[in-house]
Amino acid sequence: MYVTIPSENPSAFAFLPLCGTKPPQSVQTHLKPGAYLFYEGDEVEWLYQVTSGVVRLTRLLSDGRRQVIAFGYPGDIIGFPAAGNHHTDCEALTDTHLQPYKRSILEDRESDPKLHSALLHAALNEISAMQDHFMMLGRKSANEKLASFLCVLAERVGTDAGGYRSVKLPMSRSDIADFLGLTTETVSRTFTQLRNSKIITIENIHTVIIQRPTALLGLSQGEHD
Amino acid sequence: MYVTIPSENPSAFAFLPLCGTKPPQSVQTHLKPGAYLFYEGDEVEWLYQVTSGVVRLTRLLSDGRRQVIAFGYPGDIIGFPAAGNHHTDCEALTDTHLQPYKRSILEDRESDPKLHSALLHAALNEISAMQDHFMMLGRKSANEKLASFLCVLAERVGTDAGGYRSVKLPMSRSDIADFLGLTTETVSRTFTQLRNSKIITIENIHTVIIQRPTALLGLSQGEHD
DNA sequence: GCCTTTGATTGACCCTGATCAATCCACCCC
DNA sequence: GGGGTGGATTGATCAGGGTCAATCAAAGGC
Repeated sequence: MYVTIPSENPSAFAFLPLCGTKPPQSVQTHLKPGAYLFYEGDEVEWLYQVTSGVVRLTRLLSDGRRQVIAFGYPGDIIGFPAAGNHHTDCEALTDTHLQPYKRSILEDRESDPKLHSALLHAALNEISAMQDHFMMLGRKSANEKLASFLCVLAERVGTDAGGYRSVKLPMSRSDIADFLGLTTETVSRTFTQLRNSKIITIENIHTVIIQRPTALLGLSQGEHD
Repeated sequence: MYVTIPSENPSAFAFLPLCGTKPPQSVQTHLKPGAYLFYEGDEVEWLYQVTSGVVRLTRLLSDGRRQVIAFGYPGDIIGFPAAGNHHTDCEALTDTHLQPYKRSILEDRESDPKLHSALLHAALNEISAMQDHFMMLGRKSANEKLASFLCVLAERVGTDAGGYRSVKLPMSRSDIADFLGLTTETVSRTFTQLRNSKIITIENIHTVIIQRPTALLGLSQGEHD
C-alpha cells in the first residue's frame, strides 16, 4: 500500500489474483496477527500475494528509528528481492492469507511466462507508487500526510457505511506515524484536528468514517483548513 | 542515484554496461545540460542507461512543490514505465550520453533474454534503493540527510584528490534540497556547518573535498557532532 | 470484578528547519 | 571593465512538529 494521488480509476486498485499458466505450486500461507513472514536480510525464496488481511513492511535504523515502507493489502505483491535478499521485515497486522510464488518465476523466465510477466508489472507499479510516497515524505505537512493516507485507504479498502465511507485501520498510531514520517503524538493530534473540523468521525481507534471526502481530498493536496 | 547505507562492497556500484545477447538496436543519445529526455505522462518507448553525465528525475505537485526522485549516474537505468507512462520528468544536468533500450525488451521476454533479465534486476535494485531513500526522507535530520548524500556520492563517484576524496556536485543547491526534503537555505547552512567543523572543504560550489570521512559517515548514521 | 498493561490522547514547552529578507558572488553579456 | 542576473549564503524571526510528561481508556489476566 502506498499513498498515491487517488486515480480516476479505482478499479485499478481492485484485488486481482495473479493468473499464471500453471496452477499455483504452493498452498496458501496463513499468518496470525504479530507473526513475521520474513526479516530483513533473509534470503528470498518466495514472493507473496496478499489474498486477505494486512501486513506491514518495515526497515530499522541501527539506533532504533523505524520507517514503515508499506502496508500490504489484498492484491499486493510483497517480497521482491534485491541481491537475493529481503530488505524489510514483514509482520502480519491481522489474520492474513498469502499465496506464495517461487522466486524463480520472477528470475527465470521459462517456468511460467504469464506469471513472470505479472510479477514484473507488479514490480514496475511498485516503483511508481513509491515515488508518490517520496513526495509525501519529503514535501507534505502533517495534515496533508494523514489526509493523503486516509484518502488512499478510503479509495482502496473503504466500505460503505450509511452513505459515508468507512475505513478500517488495522495498524497502530505508531505504525501510521512511521509510515508518514511523523510521531505518534502528531498523528494523534492530527486525527483530533480532522475530527474537530468535522471531516472525519472516529468510530473507534481502528475505524474512521469520512464525513467530508472532498474536504479531505482538498487537504491532502495542500488546501489549507 | 539513491542514498543508501554505504555498502561494504563499493564495486557493486561500479559502472557495468548491460550486456545483451544482441548488439544494441539504437545508437547512443546525447543531451546538453538543461535538455529534457522525457516528461511525466509521456509514453515510455525506451529505457535508458546513463553512460556518461548526470540526469535528474523529478516529480511536481500541482502547487509547484517539487521532489527530486533520483539523480541518474553512469550505470543507472532510468525510465521504467508504470502503466506504460513515465512518471517523472528527466532533465540532463551535464552533457549526458545514454544508451537506449527498447521498452519491449523489458516487457516481451523473447527479444533479448539476457538484456531482459538485466533490466529486471535493475528494477529490483531500484526498489531496494528507494527504500533507503524512504528512511532518509522520513526519519533523518537535516545534517544526517546531507551527510548521507555526500557519503553515497563519495563512494560512488568520488575521485582521489591528494589523499582525500573529492566529490563533484553537478546539481544546484535547490536540487539537493528537493532530493533531501529540505529548503535551499537549510542545505546551504548545513554545508557551512560541515565546513566549520572541518569535515569537508568546499573547493567551489560544485566540488567538495571530504576531509574526515569517518566523521561524515558517523554523522550520516546519527552520531551527534 | 479489579488490577495491570499498553497504546492513545492531551498538554506544555522547545528546537529544528521554514520563511522572509538582505547581501554576496560567480558568471555572462555587452 | 561595468553592470546585470541568478544562484548561494547569511541573518532574523517564526511555526510546525518533536519531546517530555501526565492522563485516559481499552484489553487482558487473575
